[in-house]
Amino acid sequence: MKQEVYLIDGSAYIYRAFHGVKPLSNSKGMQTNAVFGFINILRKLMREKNPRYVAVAFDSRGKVFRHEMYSDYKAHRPPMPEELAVQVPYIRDFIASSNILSLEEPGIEADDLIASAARVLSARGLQVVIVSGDKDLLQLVDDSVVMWDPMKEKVMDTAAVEAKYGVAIGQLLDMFALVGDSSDNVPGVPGIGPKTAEKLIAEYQSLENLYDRIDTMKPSKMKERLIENRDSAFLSRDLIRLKEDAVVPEEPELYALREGDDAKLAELYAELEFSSFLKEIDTSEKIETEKFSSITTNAQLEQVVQELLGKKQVVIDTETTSLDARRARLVGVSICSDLDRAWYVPIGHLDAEGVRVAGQLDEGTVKELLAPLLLAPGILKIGHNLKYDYTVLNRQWQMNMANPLADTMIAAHLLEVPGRSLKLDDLCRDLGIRMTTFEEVVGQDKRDDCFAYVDPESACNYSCEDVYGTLSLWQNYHDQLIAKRLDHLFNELEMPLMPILAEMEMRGICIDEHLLGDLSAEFLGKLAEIEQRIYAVAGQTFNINSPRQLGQILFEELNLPHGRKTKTGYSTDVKVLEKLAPKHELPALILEYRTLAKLQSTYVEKLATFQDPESGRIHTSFNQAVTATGRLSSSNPNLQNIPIRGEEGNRIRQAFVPAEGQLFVSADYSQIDLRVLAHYSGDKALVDAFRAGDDIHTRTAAQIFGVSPLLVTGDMRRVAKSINFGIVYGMSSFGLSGQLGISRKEAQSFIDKYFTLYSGVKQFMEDIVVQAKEDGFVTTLMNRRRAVPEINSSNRIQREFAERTAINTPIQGTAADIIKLAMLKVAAALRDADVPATLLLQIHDELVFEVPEDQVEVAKKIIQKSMEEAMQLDVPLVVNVTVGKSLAK
DNA sequence: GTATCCCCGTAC
DNA sequence: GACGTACGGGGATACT
Repeated sequence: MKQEVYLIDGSAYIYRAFHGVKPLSNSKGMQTNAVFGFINILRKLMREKNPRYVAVAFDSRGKVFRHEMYSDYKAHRPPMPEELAVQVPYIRDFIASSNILSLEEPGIEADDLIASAARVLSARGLQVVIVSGDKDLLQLVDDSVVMWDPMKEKVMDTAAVEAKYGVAIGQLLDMFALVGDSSDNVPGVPGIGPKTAEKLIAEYQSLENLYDRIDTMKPSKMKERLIENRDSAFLSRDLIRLKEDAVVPEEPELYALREGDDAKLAELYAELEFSSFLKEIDTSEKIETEKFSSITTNAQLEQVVQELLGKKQVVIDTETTSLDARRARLVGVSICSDLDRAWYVPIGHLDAEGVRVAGQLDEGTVKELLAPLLLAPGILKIGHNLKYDYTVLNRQWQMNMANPLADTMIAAHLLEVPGRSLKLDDLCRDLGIRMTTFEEVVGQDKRDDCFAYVDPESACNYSCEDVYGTLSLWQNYHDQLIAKRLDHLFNELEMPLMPILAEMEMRGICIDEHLLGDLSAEFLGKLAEIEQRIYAVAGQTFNINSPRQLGQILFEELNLPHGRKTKTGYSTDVKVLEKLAPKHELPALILEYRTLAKLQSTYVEKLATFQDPESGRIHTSFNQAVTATGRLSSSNPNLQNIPIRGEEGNRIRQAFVPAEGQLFVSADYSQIDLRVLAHYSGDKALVDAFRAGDDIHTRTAAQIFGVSPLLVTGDMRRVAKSINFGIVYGMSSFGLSGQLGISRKEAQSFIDKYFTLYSGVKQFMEDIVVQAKEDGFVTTLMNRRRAVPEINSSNRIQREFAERTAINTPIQGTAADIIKLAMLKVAAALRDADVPATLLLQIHDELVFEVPEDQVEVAKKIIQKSMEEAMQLDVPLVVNVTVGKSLAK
């Protein structure tokens, strides 16, 4: 293997960091985002590539030699913005303090310095990696030069370049010359784009050839353009061609990366207030690889397992051939119990020919030997994203890891701020642990099952690092969970739930693809018909899916009154269109089209693509570490937002069917959010309503309108329902007026009336906001917490948003706690009663089961009872149960 | 051309 | 700005 040298396009990344990183400044008010972004790019390089030779090239200030060739070169470029210019010295300081070679020369651009360095270094036998995203540098790619863009994580070698541009590497320059470059103001041949240029160069091979034979070309506009712009084409090529004879250091050792000056870097980070970087200086420990060993004989494994059986916890990580746990085959397993030793058991490594590598343990034997460990009820099984490993072991070994379990990803989700990356490497970095990345270990291999081809030694190091890192995290989180009194939530709710979610995912749900096929044909027919009518009414064709084009037609051509505006133009959402519907035929048609198109693209067409060929069923992912409130989320596909309203929604639900001989049993909590609110607020009127078992919306309506419940009309109930929902979300009069299509004043009077009647609710809302301002977080009944730092913000919009969050999260989050608890209780009760009902879906306040027909009655009772008794509130929890041959009503 | 933002709409 | 939590399709935009 040749030594690699990384040549970084410094100037380009300064701009990219400036534009790509959100505004950031230190307390002195200096913008720091470009420095931050730039340092991050360098750190990513260091982390992922661990380079030995590095240099960063910068553009020279002022005019460069290309201006002499072409005075308009880069003429459209505005000067560097002041906010960026002040950051550049800090970037240079960072490079200097890090002891990275910096390349710079008056009159020469960064690209040319890179070209020159690439030439001398590849001549010295080094493999050159250009770190850039600029296509102009691709002309340098050859057998010993590749390009890598850390933002795109893609390596461009000659094959990749030729595949992307459709011409040989040597022809790239000629092709670019024809296209030109608007950002550098390189003219090219006007009217020739990448596609045309590709065709021309593929046909004529070079610019010279093209112009030599231009007379043979058929007359066309393109030919005229080519002839007219002959000089421009050749000038463009000269402009784009990089200078390879600039003066750069030739001795590779001058590019060697030396230890950075931590003192200077610390000073720099302190001034810029990059506390996370500051923290890492000198604390970043490389894991000592001598702690890691591969297990290559049964006796060794037996001995290790024997030792671990005496411990109270073990960390496990599986290495497999796929990110999809249901398809994954095992390649190896790593285990550890403390930070002194970690072991890797290679099982399914293959050589380049796809032949199983010698010296690995037999999978059946590994399974037998590990079983006592993984099934031990007295040993805590720790992992990161443990549901994945649980599923793999279930599928491959028909073995279910036994409680107690601990997932560091879920722990992180409970403890860290919302939106934080929960990837193992990212979390470990905070502890100062540097991990080998997946890319580093698999290299350029892009195959799905690439890990199988990693040599067992590298895999051992990588996998052992993972269990080592996971254990480090756990030691940290374990204490934090206790300190924040989140250990009960974690140990008694979230972790026991994990295997249930894994079972739900593995079980999947059956769809009738023929029904979906019929539906698709029908919807497509209707859509085509509505589309034609829309074009007829509009008097032109346009893209109906484009809010912009639609807005143009509705509000500028038809001059219909526009409603609110969005950042990019007129709003064309359902509220606006409904208002216009009486005035014109078009908005009504658009509404019809939108509904159908949404259902068609998101559900009818999409669902069938998720059908597993093996099971014929759809296997969603239930994500336990995503939402800010503690709800689950569902993806690939999302089965928590299957349409339910309207005839079409029902048709889609009909396509979800139980297995042969079984029925769906669906159980949903009635008004769980409002019941939680009643409990929290202790509001007398609300509590009484639920204790009396009244229809809550009707009762609210009766009170607001001051009539007997018997005299409540549909409209009155609708108003009350909107208010009840709005309360839970912290709605304003503005929101309610929009929802109900009434004036703000009317809406406000409804809200006032509501709060007079339900003063306890008002009090609760005020109290929770005060509490949140004090604590900086809010909690649910099971003590799940969510930080709301913006609640003390001086920005009113941010603060009000945080206030609504503070009101909504305890309610939504407690409802999530309750149904999660119910899932545990239902599963246990069904198991105890030996009723073979399986949970398929959780949709926030609803559980859907698949039950053999003859067991439906007993299952119904158990499900309802378990759910209603899941948690004891001051008001009863009520569950409605329905049975069906599909999810349709 | 590709990644990302924005709008929109489905669910609870 | 205006009602909370999600996921995802598709167009427009931004960057190359």
